[in-house]
Formats: sequence, C-alpha cells, structure tokens
Amino acid sequence: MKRVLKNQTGQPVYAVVVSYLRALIVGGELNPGDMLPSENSLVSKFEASRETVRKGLKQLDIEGYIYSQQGKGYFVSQPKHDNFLFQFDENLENANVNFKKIQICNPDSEVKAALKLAQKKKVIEIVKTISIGAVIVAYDLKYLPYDKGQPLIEAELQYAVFPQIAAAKTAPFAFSTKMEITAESANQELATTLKCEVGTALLVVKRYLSDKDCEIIGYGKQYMLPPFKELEGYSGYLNG
Amino acid sequence: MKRVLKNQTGQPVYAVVVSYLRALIVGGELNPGDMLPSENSLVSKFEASRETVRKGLKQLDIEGYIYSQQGKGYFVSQPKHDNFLFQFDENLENANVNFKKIQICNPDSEVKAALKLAQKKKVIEIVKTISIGAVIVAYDLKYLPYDKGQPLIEAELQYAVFPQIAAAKTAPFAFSTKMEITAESANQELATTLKCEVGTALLVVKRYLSDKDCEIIGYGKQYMLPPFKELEGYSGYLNG
DNA sequence: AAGTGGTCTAGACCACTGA
DNA sequence: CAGTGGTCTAGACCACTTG
Repeated sequence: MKRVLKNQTGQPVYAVVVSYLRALIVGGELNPGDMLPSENSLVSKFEASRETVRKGLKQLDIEGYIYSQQGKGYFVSQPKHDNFLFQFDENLENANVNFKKIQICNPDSEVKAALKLAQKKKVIEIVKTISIGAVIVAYDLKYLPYDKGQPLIEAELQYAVFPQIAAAKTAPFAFSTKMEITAESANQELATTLKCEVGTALLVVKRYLSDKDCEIIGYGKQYMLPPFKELEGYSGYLNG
Repeated sequence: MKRVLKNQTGQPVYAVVVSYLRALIVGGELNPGDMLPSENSLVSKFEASRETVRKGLKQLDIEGYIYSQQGKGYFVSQPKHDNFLFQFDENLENANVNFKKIQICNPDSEVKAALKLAQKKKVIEIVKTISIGAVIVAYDLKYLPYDKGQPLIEAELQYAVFPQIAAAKTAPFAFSTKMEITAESANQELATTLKCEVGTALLVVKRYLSDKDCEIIGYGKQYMLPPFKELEGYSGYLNG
C-alpha cells in the first residue's frame, strides 16, 4: 500500500492513523466483522513504524471500534448501543441539602436484607432532603452497619456523599457500587416529606456499596420527584 | 531503585507493573493526588525498557486509576464513584415480544417535540409489549420520522430493536443515544395494557437517537412495570 | 511456511515543568 | 538547567492461525 496521508497538521502520526480508520468505520466503509488492514500494510501506508501504527490501533480498541485476534488480524467490533453511562449526582448541583436526622436504630427487614446483617446488629441511619429553591426534589436515606462503641461523628456524616462515607472505611479505590432503579408510589410519609400527593409516582434509586471482599458496607435509597429530579444517560461513539 | 519483582508467572512485564501499582492504589498506600514513581525509576525497579513501563502506566490510565501530566509526572486519579454503567435491554432475555401495531400517523405534541419535526410531517409508530410468561412487564413505543412515499416494511420493523432500526439509516457506529429515566403513574390506557391498576408507579425510559450530525432519527418510550422490569447499573474499580 | 498480532528493547528527539 | 512525560524508530523474538 502506498502512503495516503501526510502529517501536515502537527498531529502525532498515530492520531492520523486513528482518524483515518475511524472515518472508515463511522462512514460505513468498514462494518462490524470486517477485517482491517494488517499492521504491516498500515506501516507502509503511513510510512510509520510498527509500534506507532499499533499505538493508533490500541486507541481505536479503547474507544470500542475494533478488537484484535492474535494470528488473525484486527476486526471492526459490534457496536454496543445498549450500554449507557449515567452520572448520578446524589446532591444535585445548585441544590440545597437539608439534613434531617442521624441516628442509631434497629433496621427494618428491607435494610437488614440489603446490608446482609446478622440478627441483632444495629445500623446508622442518615436522612436528608434535597431541594432546589423552595421545591423539595428528593428524599435520601443511607444505612451503614453500626459497630458497637463506634463514635458517631455527626459533623462528618451530615453533608458527606455516599462514596466519601465508604472511603473512610476502605481505600478510595477499594469498593464498588451496584445501583437499582425502580418506581414507587408515594405513601403518606413520603408524600408529606416531598410535599406531593399520595400515590405520586416516584423514581427510586437504590445503591449497594461493597468493599473489595464484596462485603456490603452501605445501602442507600433515594426517592426522586419527577420532573424535578430525573436521570440522564448516554451511549454512543462519534468520538474525535 | 532496586528491582523488587521477578516475572515468575509468565505474565508480560508490563502486566507486572500494572499489578504492582494497582495494588498500591487499591491498598491505599497511594491515594488520590499522590504522585507515582517516575517512568525512569520504574524502569530501574523492574529492569524493563521505558516503553514497557509506559505500556503498564497506559493500562492504569485506561482503567481510571491514574493520569499523567507532561513535565510533571503521573498522579493517582480522583475515583469516580458517580459514574454508572447500565445495560438497557429493550427486550429482556427470556421474554416474549408481542407486536401490537405499526402505523403511519400524525405525532402528538410530545413526539413532535422529541423528534424536532416540521409542522406537517408524519411519523411511523411501532408499538409492542414485552412479557415474561403470562405477565406483561413493559409497553414499548417507538417513533421514526416518515419520509413521504417511503415503503413501510413491517416484517423488518416488527421485531427489530431500536439500534438496528437506526443503523439501517446510517452506519452502525454513526449515531448515539440519549436516555432519560423518569417515573409516571399509569393512566387508564396504560393500566389496561399492562394489566395493572390505574395509578401504579411505572418506570419510564425515553430514548433519543441522533445521527452524527445530531439530527434526531428516532424517539422511543418504554413503560416498565416494577418489580418485573427494573434497571441495574454498576460503578467501580477492583479490576484485575 | 508465511502472515498475523503480542511483547520487548535501546536509543533518539521533543515539549513541558520547576528550581 | 535537570527531570519529567510524549512521540517515534528499527529491529528482535515469540505465539498464534491458516493454507
């Protein structure tokens, strides 16, 4: 293959390789399952070293466009349009956090199950509401296993966000979270708290925090009042 | 620095570098904001070439543990525990898709707004329900702009999933999706369709498909009946 | 055996940062 | 200025796949 592109723009050579191949894929000239040109032919085309070409191919791999099979070649991936990335802000930006209470209590059956607690163990409950201006948009509950004699540092827990609370117990990278999203009708208590009518459909986000041994270290539940608080996610390619 | 680890396992050298540094981060010896050893000191420690060390550092970058700043060094990232990855299966596995109807119609104001349509333009509406055994768990609506004279290929659209429909109009990688999640109470029509009571809280997923010019090429809305259909997402590290 | 990708090296030059 | 990371090379050896 003859070289087809010059590096006029000051872009690194590997970035030119990326742009060239990504354009073929996004443009539909190369489709899922198709084989890409071999490393060696790209080396000729771009008059670059093999490692440079590989750097570009690695980038496309990271971005999800291609994958490689040793001994065979590089292939265009099946696009994953079912994977969505969400950013869940426990406290919305420009929202006020209204701390309600913090206490040590006996968990109800839901919380006990979520935290996988032994029979008699108590939990720390942290309750707050989130509001925008005068409108209450969410009601937030968090539960942590309570170790006997452990001091209860209200000041630290009041405004802390869930991952911070967990990070206090383990290293910042040593835990993961599972989230469940569902819908519930507001009962009397929720309706009073959120100042909505009984029966209003609420968006519910449950979070389970686990440490690296997969022990559950926290359970949280947030009731969100549409349309004031909803969730947004994104899926897609079109990078670069 | 002296070399600390031998490659006894047959692992590539760069993978040893990754394991070594990741253990420091997950173990809490290196914390967000901390500077990592320089490339050259890792070269000495592992008796590897600079490119090999860089390959390992690149891997940790991809995994979200570290980032680099030219002229300064590598640093431990702030963990992002707010980012969740969801897989939204339009049709659940082991579920039955019950095709309801497909028609060309005038959009109501919601659909017109979602598709950003000109005044008189018509849309294709595709309606189906999803059930598990005898239980209807979701009601699915999709809307596509209708171009005059365009043939309506029912057979192709009946069981197609949204990304497939979109891919027919553009290249497989040339579009992206935005998703909104909210909750709604079942009205009379939804209650009848989903065989639930009026007022039941439903989970609602809206999807907006856009091509690479950011033109909206499809709008979908799915009403999901908890607890039969909900959503699950994951956030976390602990890789490797 | 020929072609593919996977790992690794020893060196080069550059751009950027901070003392 | 010395030290950092960013790009790039020309070659080597290996493991894997296919004819």
